[in-house]
Amino acid sequence: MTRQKIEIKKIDNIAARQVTFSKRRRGLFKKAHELATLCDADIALIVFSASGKLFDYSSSSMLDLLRRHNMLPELNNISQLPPSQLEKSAHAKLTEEFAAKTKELRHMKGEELQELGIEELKQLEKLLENGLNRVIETKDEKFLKEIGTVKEKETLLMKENQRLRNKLMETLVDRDEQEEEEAVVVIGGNSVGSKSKSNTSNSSSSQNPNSQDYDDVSLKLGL
Amino acid sequence: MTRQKIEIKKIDNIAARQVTFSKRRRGLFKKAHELATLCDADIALIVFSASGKLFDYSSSSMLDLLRRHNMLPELNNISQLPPSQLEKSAHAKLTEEFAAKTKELRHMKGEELQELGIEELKQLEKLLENGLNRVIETKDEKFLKEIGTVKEKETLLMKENQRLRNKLMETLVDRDEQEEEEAVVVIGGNSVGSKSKSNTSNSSSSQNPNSQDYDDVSLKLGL
DNA sequence: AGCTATTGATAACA
DNA sequence: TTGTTATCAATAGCT
Repeated sequence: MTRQKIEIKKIDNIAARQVTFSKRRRGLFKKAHELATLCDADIALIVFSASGKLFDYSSSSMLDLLRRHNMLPELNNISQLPPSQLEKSAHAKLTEEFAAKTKELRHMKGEELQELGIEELKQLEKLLENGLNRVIETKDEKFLKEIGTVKEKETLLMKENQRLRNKLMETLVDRDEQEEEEAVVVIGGNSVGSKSKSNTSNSSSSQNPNSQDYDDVSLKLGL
Repeated sequence: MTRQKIEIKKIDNIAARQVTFSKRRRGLFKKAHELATLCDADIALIVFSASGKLFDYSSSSMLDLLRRHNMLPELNNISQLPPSQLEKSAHAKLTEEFAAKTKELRHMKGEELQELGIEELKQLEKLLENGLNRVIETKDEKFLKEIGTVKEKETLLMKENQRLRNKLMETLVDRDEQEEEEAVVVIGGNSVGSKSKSNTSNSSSSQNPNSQDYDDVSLKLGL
């Protein structure tokens, strides 16, 4: 909405997404508060970030609002299945593991590090170095592969160009021999696009099944 | 906020208040939806107009959000929603998120990187660099803190040592005065550990309640 | 409900 | 993360 209008869909870049989340969240809460104040409305707003962090606002008692809300919308028909204890424990277990993984991820992203001891920090550092090195390696491999592919295409293109040039020369020579008396005219005219006479002998370029690809070579490296 | 800036307080004029409510309510819901979409956040928004009319929005299941919310903030004696169908869907969702987190963790550890593209690898690299830098920072802070603590203890130890040395000198002088004729023997023997005679007057070292700690000073820095 | 003049929010960048 | 700025979006006051 500013330097450039954006499409309303999930932001791919993680850092940008976090920044946008912070800024827009503030804006949203401000708007909610303004509406509640200006128009004497009761408002409850709950926001969970993608990472699971909670933010909320309510103009009066959140509980009152939720209770009032429960009166009207869905609900009620849900509370009738006897969930087995096993299910509960499985769910609890999963929740626990999920929390553990979430915390580990946060640590790897450099958050909440104060709770770690020096020994843990050292291990974490090593882990991160390893991961970083592997990522860099993999990235470089992909770069090289991409470059290799491009160079291959380049080589093929050069060969094909040479072949075409040779063919063209031959063609021109042939035609000169056949039409010697018109030499001046031909040389002065378009020496490449003179279709009517050269096309028949020039059909070899489409004999190569890959010739179509050459027009499509784009040197995009993801840069 | 247009023809003229307004103060954020209850609008007196009833008609104007209703109009503003309608307009701003739409804007608020739109913003909420945009935030949920752009940043992959879960949002629940409940609005009661002054006249009691309900409007609500939630990016996913309102019940799920409310339950998650219940986990964290104040209490919820409102509804003892016995887990049920929603529990199942919640479980499925959790499983899904768990898988996603697991994969993200693996990527950060440098595993299964082949499935990532160059752009993703670059973002991952940046993420890892950030995390690594923060870890190193935190670790160094802890090192410095530890070193500070150790230096403090060192200072105390040196003071205590000096005190002991002085005390010892005094004691030796006293004894020398009392046993002048044995002076040669004492000086030639163990001047510190001569328990039988010096212990009685040397009990001052245990008068210091902290003296015990000094023996326990270990300079372990986690290295 | 529409219509603008203004203020507000914010995407990209530093 | 926090701030700045160029632009786009929301909306107050009227009709």
